[in-house]
Amino acid sequence: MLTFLFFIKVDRFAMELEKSRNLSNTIVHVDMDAFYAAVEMRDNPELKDKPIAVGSMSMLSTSNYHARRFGVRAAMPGFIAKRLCPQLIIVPPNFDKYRAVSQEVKEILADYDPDFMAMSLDEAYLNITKHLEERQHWPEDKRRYLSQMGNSADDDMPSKEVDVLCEQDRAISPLLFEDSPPDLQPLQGNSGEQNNPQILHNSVVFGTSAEEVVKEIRFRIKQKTTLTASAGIAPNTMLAKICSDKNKPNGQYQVIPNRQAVMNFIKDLPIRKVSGIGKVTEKMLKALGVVTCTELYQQRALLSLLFSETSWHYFLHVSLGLGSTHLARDGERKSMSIERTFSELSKAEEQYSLCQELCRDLAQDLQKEGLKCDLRNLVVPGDCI
DNA sequence: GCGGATCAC
DNA sequence: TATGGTGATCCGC
Repeated sequence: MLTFLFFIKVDRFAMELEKSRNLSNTIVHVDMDAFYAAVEMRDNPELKDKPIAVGSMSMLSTSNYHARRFGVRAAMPGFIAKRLCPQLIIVPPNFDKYRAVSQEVKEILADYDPDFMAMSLDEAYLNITKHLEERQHWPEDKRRYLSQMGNSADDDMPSKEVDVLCEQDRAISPLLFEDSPPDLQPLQGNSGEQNNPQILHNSVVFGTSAEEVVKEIRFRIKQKTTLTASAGIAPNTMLAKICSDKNKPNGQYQVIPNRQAVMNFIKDLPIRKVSGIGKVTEKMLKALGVVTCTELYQQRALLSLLFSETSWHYFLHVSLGLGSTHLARDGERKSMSIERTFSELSKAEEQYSLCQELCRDLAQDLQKEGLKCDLRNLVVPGDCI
């Protein structure tokens, strides 16, 4: 009887959520494949066909797919990875280079959503709803791109129209641009086609659907950086993120925007796949017999008793396949911090000087961002240890 | 309001 | 030899 009452409360909320379900946005999650490792392989042919990881003996940031076959994963200590795969090559990270490549990708993304949200150097969310509307009236030429045709299998070329303007040119110039290639621009009109020799290459036209837009984005990323990206398309960020993983690497997946498709997609989905549900929550829910989203929904009344309001509200969102339909504006930084792992055996004096060092470094970081920080005020209290 | 726990990357 | 660093949020006190 008591359970029944809780079902009433929870289900009333679930009905409200259902009423407010919004399927009118098209959210895309773009995720570069094995980003750091891919950049290193691109710039050092020696590394091709070899298992590599980027990081150090104590921590790896990412590994290429070759290395993953040995069980080498991101966030794994390098020395462990070496045991799994003795031939593994560990490359120290070049963050400046990754930032530069990331910038190139971002310039492309901005064409589809000027307010896109970058989550890191290799991941971003886009809301392409507006772009899709405008695109419906675009002439073909505005959706046409030069194709380099350098590499063999391009599995995700636009499904329809692939125009081959000049078949022979393939052999002459496999790469259109050699150094510092300009971003590929859509070919404007057809006036220049006779004059401009570049236009004698193959061209590709992308359609007007969301899938075609995302193929176009991935195509342009590949052309500009020689790197592949995967992407997910869905009516909200939660689903888009999961989708981008589905056909990784170099693939994409869409959950079409109707309720049944969403529920189908969610049905057997392990809750751990959902961003926001980590190791600890997974374990807690597993102890309650909850592994999939369906089970998460079935246990909704119990969860409303065991968890905080924000938590069970969140769980209910997840189990109904709901998520953000707009991208939160990238606000200002709220905090700046510094931390370092040190051995347990450090003496008190060592800890004290470490503390001072941390303060100095943090002060420097603050100044770098132009934030006020008076170094003279940086006094570490003696009893801070 | 603060510190611990959790999470993502 | 060796298991990171940063920012954000939530929750219980």
